Amino acid sequence: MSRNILVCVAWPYVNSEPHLGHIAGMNVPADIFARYHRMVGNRVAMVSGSDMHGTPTALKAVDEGVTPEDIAFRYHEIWANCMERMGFSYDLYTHTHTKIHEDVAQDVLLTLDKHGYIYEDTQLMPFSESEQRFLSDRFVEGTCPACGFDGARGDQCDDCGRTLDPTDLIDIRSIRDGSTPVFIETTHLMIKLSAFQERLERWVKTKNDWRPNVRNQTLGFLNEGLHDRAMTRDIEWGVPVPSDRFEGYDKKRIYVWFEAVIGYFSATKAWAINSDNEDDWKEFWHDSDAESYYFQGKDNIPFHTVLWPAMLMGYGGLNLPTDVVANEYLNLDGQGFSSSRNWAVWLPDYLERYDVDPLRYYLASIMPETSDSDFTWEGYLAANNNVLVATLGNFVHRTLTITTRNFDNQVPDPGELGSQDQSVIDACSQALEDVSESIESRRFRRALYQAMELARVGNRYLDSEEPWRTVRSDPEKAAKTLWTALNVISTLRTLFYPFIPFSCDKMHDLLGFDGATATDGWKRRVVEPGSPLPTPKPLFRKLDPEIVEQEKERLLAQQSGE
RNA sequence: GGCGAUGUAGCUCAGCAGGUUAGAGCGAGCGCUUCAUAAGCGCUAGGUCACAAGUUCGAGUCUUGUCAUCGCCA
Repeated sequence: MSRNILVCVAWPYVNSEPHLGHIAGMNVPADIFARYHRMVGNRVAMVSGSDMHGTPTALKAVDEGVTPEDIAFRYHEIWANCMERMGFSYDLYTHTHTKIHEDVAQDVLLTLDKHGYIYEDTQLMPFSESEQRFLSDRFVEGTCPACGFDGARGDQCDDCGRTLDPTDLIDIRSIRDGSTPVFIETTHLMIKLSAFQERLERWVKTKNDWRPNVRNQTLGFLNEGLHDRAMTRDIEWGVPVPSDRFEGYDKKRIYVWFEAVIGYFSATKAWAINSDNEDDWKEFWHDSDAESYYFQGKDNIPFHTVLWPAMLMGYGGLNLPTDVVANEYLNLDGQGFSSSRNWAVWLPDYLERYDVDPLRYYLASIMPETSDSDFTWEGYLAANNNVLVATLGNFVHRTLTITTRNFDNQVPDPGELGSQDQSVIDACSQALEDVSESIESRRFRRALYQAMELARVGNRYLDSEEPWRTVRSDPEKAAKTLWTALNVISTLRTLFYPFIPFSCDKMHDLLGFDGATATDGWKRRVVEPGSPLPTPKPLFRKLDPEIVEQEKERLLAQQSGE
């Protein structure tokens, strides 16, 4: 029975190029999950795109003296290009500065309003007279009323950790030009989150398969009680508030926290319009047994487990998240990635010099599923040379080399299998089950390990059967061994496809298969005796250990401004 | 300050309905093999399971407290 699986990936702010920290916990697992489900035969829509209206984007534009559009589109192009080159199999990778997104976001707002969940309220906000604009919390600083620290920001004092409101600050000033802002009363639309408290609690309590930190953090968040929240703000970059319903909002925009998550919905609609049937999105959002998975960073959990579900409940008739798969962070050599300090391995840079699959493999193997993890070039080198090349690549290559040289570039005919051979074939079936179960339960590191285990089984099998010897002493036995080993390759090709698709396409070709791995199903495709085999080529490149030092120097150089 | 997650061999992690000598992969040492990108296979060494107290006949595995890291909230 085919399932409908919606794969939602976090929407990145487009104020910098993508780096490894951005993709390790979100795009990588989402793509593994999506590819697996397509192979199984489920209907998948994987969507995301750039969050164009984030504050960081608008600020960078101010800094550079260009328009927010300039910044947003510049980086969106880079992101979209990197997503494609990484093989992230989006059904649609779009952005939030589109007509359809605007329409859908406004429709969500209007529908929530129609259902009685929107009201107006006023608040005092600091306003810069010199810049003629409102200053958000982070753009004012002053003296903390609690500890007297002079560099406290509008939302928090970095010295004593106390949370602040801009009106609390003594000697408040703009962080941008030092001028003293005035407080002006401003009106905003509020969403009545408090109305969803009980429904959300009941819903979350049914989610026993969520990761502990996702579930517990959500319950904790709900436990504190939901507060209504402003969903418009004083800024001119963003989705406009529908003017035929709300007056006086022409200088205001829908708050990005509210609008960006709607991207999951608008992107699915946009994808459907581009596909054969423009109603296809309904299978994912209306069918009651459709599933939806949201791949996020740990900082984003309540937005996806509370705020977005509340919006969906208020809208009515749309599916709530099946799971919010939140990962922790990836660090770089012990320190957090930092765009501003230029402490990052940038994706466009990486892609100029290295292959995609080793990165996909390494990132999946250290995926920050339960705690922050660390990218190091030593680790990258080891994963490539000692595992991908030595264990997987070597197994494939040695099998194909012996076979093609001794059996006239054809798949040998095994006849009746021996018990050793049969147990290896059984191990293939077992691996398919194990990896499947792990991916289904969103345990990706474990799935990857289980897949690699089959390559180890294959290597041990070859060592014990010694086909390079029996090919002379007992060719019939060698034929059984090698046919079996070829079937292991066929299985590895399937098992690894969600993780390292480019290499699996190579395995597919090396086995002389027609068609494509992606459409062969989640099963061992039997290797047919007598079918031709091309000349084998190594799957992976062994890397020179010197790259470790080179890359470290490169990082330091880039940090000090090249 | 409150909440949550994490803290197990050099590295990445399993183990946690409490029960014999705490496991795997990589790395290290030794040996075997030579089909293979000197890859593979086997063996060995390596751990006060963050720390302290408690429950129990018995605790990485439960309770409490402390510390550290990261995130969230106030």
